[in-house]
Amino acid sequence: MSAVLAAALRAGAEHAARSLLGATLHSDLGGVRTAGRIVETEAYLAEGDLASHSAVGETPRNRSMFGEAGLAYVYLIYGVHHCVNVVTGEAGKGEAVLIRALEPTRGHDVMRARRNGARDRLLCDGPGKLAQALGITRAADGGRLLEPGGLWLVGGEATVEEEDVLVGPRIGITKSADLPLRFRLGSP
DNA sequence: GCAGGGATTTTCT
DNA sequence: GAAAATCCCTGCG
Repeated sequence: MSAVLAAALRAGAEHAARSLLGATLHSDLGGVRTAGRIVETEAYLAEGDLASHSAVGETPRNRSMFGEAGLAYVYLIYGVHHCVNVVTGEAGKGEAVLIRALEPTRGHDVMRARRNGARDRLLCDGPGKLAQALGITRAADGGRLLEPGGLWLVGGEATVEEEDVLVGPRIGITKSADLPLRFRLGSP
């Protein structure tokens, strides 16, 4: 199962961003299982992409992004929220896919408690929200996502039809904001 | 349902 | 010193 996903991640951020749609992100962080289906991603490239954290070179914060495909890159945004990325491409390149939104599949009650009683629909519909719902912090940075552990991925074998994937510009950035590198599953 | 402002850490000019 | 891959609360329709 992971072999297919591992190959998709190595193929590059854009391809990986599509492949991750429909896959499931599991978390045992905090001793409780929570999980969600990935419904929105964004690709951050190594070249020609000024919005990518790797564009400024390797720093202590983004070092995980320069690791091998399948590692987690977790960082703090606006001093308040955490964002989760999946490292892609060749090691040392600096590519990653941001997980933007999940559809909760397991541990709803735990997620609700962590998310201050939010409704199911609002539990994981943003990068910072899903990190909070799954209990993800910088402690998960640099972890392996392709083998069961604190945080890992399941699925990712082309479970999604091409025509159900909507492509558009990325959200919340100012640099390279016109690149069509955001992918999400069509809403019903 | 939609708009506006505050919170708070890391990084770089 | 300010910007940043964001979210929550408030006030108003």
